[in-house]
Amino acid sequence: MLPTNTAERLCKIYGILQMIKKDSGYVSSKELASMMGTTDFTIRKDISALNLVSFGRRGYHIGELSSVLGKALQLSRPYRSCIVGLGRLGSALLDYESFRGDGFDIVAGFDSNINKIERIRTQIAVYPVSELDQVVKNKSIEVGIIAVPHNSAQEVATTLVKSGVKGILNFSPAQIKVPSEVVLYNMDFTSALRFVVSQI
Amino acid sequence: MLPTNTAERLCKIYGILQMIKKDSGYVSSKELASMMGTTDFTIRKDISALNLVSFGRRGYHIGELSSVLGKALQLSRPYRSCIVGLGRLGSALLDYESFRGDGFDIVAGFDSNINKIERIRTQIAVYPVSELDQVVKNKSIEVGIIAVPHNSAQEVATTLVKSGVKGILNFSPAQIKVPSEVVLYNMDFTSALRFVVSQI
DNA sequence: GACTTATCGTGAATTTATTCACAGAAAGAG
DNA sequence: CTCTTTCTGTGAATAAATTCACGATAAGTC
Repeated sequence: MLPTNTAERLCKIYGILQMIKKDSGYVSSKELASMMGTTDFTIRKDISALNLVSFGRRGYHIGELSSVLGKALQLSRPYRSCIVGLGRLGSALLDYESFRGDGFDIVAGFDSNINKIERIRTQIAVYPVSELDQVVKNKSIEVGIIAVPHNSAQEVATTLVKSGVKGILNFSPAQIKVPSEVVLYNMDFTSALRFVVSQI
Repeated sequence: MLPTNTAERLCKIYGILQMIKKDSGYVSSKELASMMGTTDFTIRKDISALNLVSFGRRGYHIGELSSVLGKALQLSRPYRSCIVGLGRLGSALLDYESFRGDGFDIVAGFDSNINKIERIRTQIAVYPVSELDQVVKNKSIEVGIIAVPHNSAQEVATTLVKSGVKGILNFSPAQIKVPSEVVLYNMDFTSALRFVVSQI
């Protein structure tokens, strides 16, 4: 398996490639590095972990690198995802343009507040959170995005895991626990802001 | 200065302490570890970087640890912050409860769309983005939160830096560049989702 | 007060990540 | 076709982070 930091950077690279795809056909490690705020040898080292066959001309062929990365990171097919918690943040995520057409199928939203569900205007099907388990199973949802308040985050996570979700992106400030075979990534805004301040 | 990873974990610890403050007066490295998904010795090592004078009874005194952390991470005073871009995400952040009363003063919001500014219902003062420079200076804002689309992120960042902001939390998927004395932290949702999937 | 238990602090060992330096490969120029 | 330039790929060197092992310290118990 890819080293954690390498995998994280490769995801960024993949994102950049998607954005510049229209531009000229090649990109160098130096260009990527400057776009990402790292160094060229870090990029090369990371990419070398993919044992990409192509080599030394005017950099990496964007299409080729993109497809190799897609395979290595398992991004070549869309993943069925759902968002739990349709408060301000959750509904913002529901319609987040960057997800759409970018390899992620947000196929459902959930909220505990029935009234809220009726009010929401979106293309995506929304359900009461009581149907979470059932809908996740029926739609074979693989990734859950948690955007509920911190006091119900663990409960939601537990249900998601039981229903067969394989990865969770947690936007709540709660520190949730999942079995080791489930991938968990935390995006805690408050913690991030604190980190920024601590480094000032 | 604290090692990066240590600082990041200490921020998490600080957050946890704020949440459990009401509970019993002590917390052990093992308890913290299990709440954060690390090990007890990592916690102890991290905390040892603070050269905390207290030691070995029933764990750390929550109040004491919290105050030492607050000092070390510079979190003991509130930081004046602003949010640029009041789309769905930006306005969600404007009213994010966790920021409020948690050491962050969101004192202004900005958007390029005048109509949107008039529509927004919030306690916080909102301005057209053309006044960004002026307002940041006048209100001595120290931290900028970027929630604009990726094609204007760099421009906003440049203005923020010019106006004297010392830290930036970037929610746009753009890879922005700032001078090395300015702290930058990226929260790229798409990249995070990709990372989750890549680890599945 | 002695014994037991729980916990910390930290130097040393290990693992992981980053950085460097340079050989080798292609493209462009003349 | 040869020279020059620009890149890549990667082994070796450094640096950083994590893990381990264990002595030491307090609190609780009897």
